Amino acid sequence: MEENFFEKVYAIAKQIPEGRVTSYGAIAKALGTARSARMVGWAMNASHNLDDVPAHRVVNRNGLLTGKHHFDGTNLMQQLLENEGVKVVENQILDFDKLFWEPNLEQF
DNA sequence: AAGGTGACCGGCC
DNA sequence: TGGCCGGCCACCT
Repeated sequence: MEENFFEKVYAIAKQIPEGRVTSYGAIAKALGTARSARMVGWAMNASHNLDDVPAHRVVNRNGLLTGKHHFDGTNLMQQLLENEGVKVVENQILDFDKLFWEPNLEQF
């Protein structure tokens, strides 16, 4: 529990089930800093160094792959999501509300 | 030590 | 209807 901000973000990101997605704001909210969704994105940026963190399952509240530009290729993030069964069109996740997974710190 | 930055969110014009 | 602006908090230079 008493971990760094990054560690918390990573911990939650790791919990994202396969084929599911969540938003930065949702993670931030779970961390208690709902207004600091930017920090989540920042942590994700650093998570690029870690392969344990499925950053591709984290998108903005619109279900848009805003961070796909940060991945290696241009459509790597989309490919990863589609590989898990998530339909993505034009960087937009289909049925985002259905695939949305709500993170919860109580799981720790 | 201080300022700038950022893969966001929500509200306002 | 869509675009702009501020807030928010931690990390980096």
